[in-house]
Amino acid sequence: MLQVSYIRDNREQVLERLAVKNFKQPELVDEVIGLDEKRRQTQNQLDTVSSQSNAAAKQIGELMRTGKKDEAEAIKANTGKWKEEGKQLGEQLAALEAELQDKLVLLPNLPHSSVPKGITPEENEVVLENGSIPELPANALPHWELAAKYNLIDFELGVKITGAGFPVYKNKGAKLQRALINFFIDEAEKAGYSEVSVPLMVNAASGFGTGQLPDKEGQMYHVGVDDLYLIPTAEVPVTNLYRDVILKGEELPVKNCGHTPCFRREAGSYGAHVRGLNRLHQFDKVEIVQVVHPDKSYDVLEDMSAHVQSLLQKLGLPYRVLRLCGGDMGFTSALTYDMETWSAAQQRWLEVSSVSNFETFQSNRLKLRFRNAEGKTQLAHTLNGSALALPRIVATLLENNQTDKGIKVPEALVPYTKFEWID
RNA sequence: GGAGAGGUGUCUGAGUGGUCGAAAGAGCACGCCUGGAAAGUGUGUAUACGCCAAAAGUGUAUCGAGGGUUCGAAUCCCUCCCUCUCCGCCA
Repeated sequence: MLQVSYIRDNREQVLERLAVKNFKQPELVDEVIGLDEKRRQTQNQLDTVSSQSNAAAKQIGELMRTGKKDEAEAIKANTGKWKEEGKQLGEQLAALEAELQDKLVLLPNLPHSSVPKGITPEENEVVLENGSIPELPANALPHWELAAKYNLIDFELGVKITGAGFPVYKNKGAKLQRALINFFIDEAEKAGYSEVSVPLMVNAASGFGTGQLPDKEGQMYHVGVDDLYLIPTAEVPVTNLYRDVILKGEELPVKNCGHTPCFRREAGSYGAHVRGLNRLHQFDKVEIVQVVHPDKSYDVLEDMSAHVQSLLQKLGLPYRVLRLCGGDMGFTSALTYDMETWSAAQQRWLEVSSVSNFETFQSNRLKLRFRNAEGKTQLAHTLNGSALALPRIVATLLENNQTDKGIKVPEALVPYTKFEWID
């Protein structure tokens, strides 16, 4: 959520930035400014009335105590008017605040100055490519066939017990999951992130804090009886650990990592591109989250990007880094890098990580602040990234490393899998 | 799920209608004291929104949340949420 005071003071810039994100309702900006103006006026009036009636109440108390009942009664006569006025103004103020809030949550985060204009994923900017694209023999198989061939993943069994998009991992397929999770967590800890293990369901306040609600309501599984949401990413519970928190300056940066399953309804996604592990309703992911000083957040974003890349390098996967264009960016992000690995059998890039700086967009909702050098509270910047999401990593590992003898496990992973070949 | 107790500031905890944004203690910050520290001692120590160019200052709101009674609510009433204890169930 953008800060009203910022919008008020930087109207032109806000409009210009929103245009980069291809935002369709620029008129909201002026509506917000107008509502805020009214809101402030109304509060001013209400404060004045409250001030008067507070003073009167105090006076009455004083008079009562000193036994001047008549004078007290005389003042009482005025209070009815203030009370009525105060009530009306209070209702107006509440209505204005609600309306302002409703408009405010519709405004996406402002993109950073380095974000390229554009609408479609084709307009994302390729920042770099790394690693060599493997040449596979003509009889190379896509991962879903490899998974069946080596008895690693049973998609049909998942359909039976739950539904499409909930695969059952078996044998070395299951062990590969655990190995990757442990590898990713260990690497994150080496990079200074401390591990947290968090609830997989969150309340609505948490969903709002990180921006999933009200925007992406339909993408989350909702447990109606208890009004809880299954997390779409560890970002939600981990970042919300710091909701309503004022950190001391020296507590920054906060660096957390955590593994969780992620649940996504992915309503409306069907077709060839979602075969196998390409798009699931439940998958495992290790997430890295940082809460940092605003001056540092863009350096930290580069660090996080580098960390994710180091994982891909250690796994020997060819990858590229994209700087997302305005139109392809998420609602809450100011700058996002996507990491994609090359799926050799499918002959296409698969997104395996997304690293974003949210600046104060989340912290404003979360009320996540720190005490700055002047001792004042200030909104912190939040960032997060996948490091990494498992399914597409598994897909590319299986596809790219397939040989006549079986699938070669990357060296860095062998200490975790305790086997070198899937055969 | 049943019964009971309770939600006050960073923490402990007092406060049952006005002098309460809130005692006291602890913690923390700064100062004095000290060769240095401890002890002692003094001062300060919530957040948000508004007014003000801004600092200073000042107004308003906030004692789990929302509503009500009242000139006036942390305190009385109603609804909801949450926590704890005991019992039941249980990985």
